[in-house]
Amino acid sequence: MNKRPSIKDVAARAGVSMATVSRVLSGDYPVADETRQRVQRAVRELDYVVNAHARALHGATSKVVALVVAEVTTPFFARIAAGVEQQATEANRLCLVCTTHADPDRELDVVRLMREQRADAVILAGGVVENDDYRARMRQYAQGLEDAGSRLVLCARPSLGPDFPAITVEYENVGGAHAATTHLLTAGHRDILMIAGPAGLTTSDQRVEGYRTALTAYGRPIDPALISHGPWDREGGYLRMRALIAAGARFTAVFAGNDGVASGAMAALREAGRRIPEDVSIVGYDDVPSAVDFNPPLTTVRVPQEELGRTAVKLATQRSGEASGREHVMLGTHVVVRGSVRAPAP
Amino acid sequence: MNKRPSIKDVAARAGVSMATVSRVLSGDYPVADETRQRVQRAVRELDYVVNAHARALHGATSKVVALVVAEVTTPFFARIAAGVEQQATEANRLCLVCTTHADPDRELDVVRLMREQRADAVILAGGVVENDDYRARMRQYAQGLEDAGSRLVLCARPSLGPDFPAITVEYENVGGAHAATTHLLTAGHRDILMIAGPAGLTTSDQRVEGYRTALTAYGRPIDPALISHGPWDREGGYLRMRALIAAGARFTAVFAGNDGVASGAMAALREAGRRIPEDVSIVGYDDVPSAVDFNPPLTTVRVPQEELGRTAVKLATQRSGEASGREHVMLGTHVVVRGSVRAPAP
DNA sequence: CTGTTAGCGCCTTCAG
DNA sequence: CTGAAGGCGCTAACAG
Repeated sequence: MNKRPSIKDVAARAGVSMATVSRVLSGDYPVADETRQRVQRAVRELDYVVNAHARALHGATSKVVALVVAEVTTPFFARIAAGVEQQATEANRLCLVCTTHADPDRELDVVRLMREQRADAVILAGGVVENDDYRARMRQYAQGLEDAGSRLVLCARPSLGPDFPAITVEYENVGGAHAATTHLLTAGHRDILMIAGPAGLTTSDQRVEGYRTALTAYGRPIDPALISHGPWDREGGYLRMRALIAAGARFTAVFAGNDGVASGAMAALREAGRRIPEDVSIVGYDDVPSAVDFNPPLTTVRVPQEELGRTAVKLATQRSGEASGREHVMLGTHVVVRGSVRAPAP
Repeated sequence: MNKRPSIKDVAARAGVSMATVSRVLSGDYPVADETRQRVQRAVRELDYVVNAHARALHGATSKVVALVVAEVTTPFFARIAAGVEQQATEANRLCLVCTTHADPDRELDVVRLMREQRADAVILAGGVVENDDYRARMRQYAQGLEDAGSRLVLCARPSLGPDFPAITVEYENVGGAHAATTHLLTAGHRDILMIAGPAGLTTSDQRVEGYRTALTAYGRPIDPALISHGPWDREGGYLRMRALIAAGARFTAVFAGNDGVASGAMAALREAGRRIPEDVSIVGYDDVPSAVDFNPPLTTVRVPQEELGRTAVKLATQRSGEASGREHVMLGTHVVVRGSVRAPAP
């Protein structure tokens, strides 16, 4: 195994100084054509590649953006990741992906690692429990990352205010829920069950809020018994829907906190002999790719995940001069109408 | 904005030398307890973090593993990524994710970037068109990465032979297809349509091979007219199934090259008025999470994606001494029986 | 246009 | 147990 060549070896072989090699490598510097050729040939012959670390040791930054999420398997995060990766590539950056499993300790570790790496952007994505502890943590991260020359980006979660030193990219979460609920209301439904996510989680709470404002705007009262909080995966949707049916809850439509919940709820409804959409209408949230395969295809709310990821990187990597580092962007959502909603039986 | 502190600042504050700070930081070196305390306090007060690049400049490696895939959005790759990320974290490594969009040029770029990064493992995952060009490319990567001190891992794709300097982690792809086809045969089906992926792609070809061997083992002839090659996403499945139905193809069961194809094929069948599984049985491949939401739930082949990713990292990061760097692991697959197969109508 | 000379921040001998 | 000194590979002044 040959030891990997350094710029010095290239210089020797090309018969020039290290500085010259460095110059032709970086490109943006006048070098005689003939010299350039010689260097390039030496590079090729030695199969030389720069050492990114040595290079990064100089400038403050390191050409990598980091994405920090709770999990990578869910379609929601996978698509944010896709957007981040795309735009990172476009911005000539590498993309680091880390998971926290929603564990603050792990999150702290990860952010420290990112500081060590001098990543030029750290994107924290996904809903959170927005308590004092959270705010304190974020403030700490912002400080540490800024010192390390990185930009902090809050993605798919609420802004921490215009004074907080972070870029925020969120989506019309309340608005989407409002629209989804209104979609059911205008179809004629009045008793709408909401199977939400865990109470306190921003993503879920905002969707509940949209549900409430829509009902209120329609002159309907809010019935707390019709709002269920809990784990928002398929199983959570299944179990809670089954329990609600067993408890004799009265409703003609369901607003599921996300498509996973919708999937489970639909299974439970079917088991109980309720047909969709003849007996019960249902709307989901997120528009996961498989929503189209549901039975029937699920009407749901489209969230621009890739766009969220892309925008996060775009804002974070634009030249620092013309950016405040506190931009705040809100991306739109909209209802995708498929086959799971119908007017209630008279 | 404070300039980030260096080890020198910590040393000054703690009233010791840089060497001492370095020692307490790395941990594995005798340092007087009192001194250690002082240093640690200085670290805390300054909120100091090491510079990963300066550190990497020394050792050959850099504590990152890189995953290179065609896309990140498909559940198949997302789950491999999850496995890689998990095990990387466990092995105290960072996880870099890059996509190539199946473009060899882009792939070349990415591998070069990984060499620059001195990643200690580069995992190329997913099926490929295994031609001479591919083999030559891989040989080139292997060479370059070895020189850079990295390990090359081929994941979820065929080995390039025991002499090829790479770790390989694949799964029983032919076997899974064989089992899936046999599952249909034993249910009584004789005319089984195979909607495969693109011809030449290893993943798809192996599945076709399993289909063939199963039929042959059952004493059935292979009817080329029943094998369709093409894009293996939902749309590809939909369009081809629709065309096949229109062309009057005769079959009682379908083996879809993957679950996406199965999803599209099911939609086309339903549109044509064929009930599943009463009129037509269908088996997919991959067992994507949403397979359970299909109508009916899809019988399919489980591929251990997380395990593939985890194993790749595990093998690549085990201490070099006790590893040849040419390990070859084959992980199993199995049929997951759900509701999409039934005996053919008599 | 090109070469020389300092570091970047850290680790690692080698001496105390 | 601790400190001083050299160098990892590269870039960025500063001279020629």
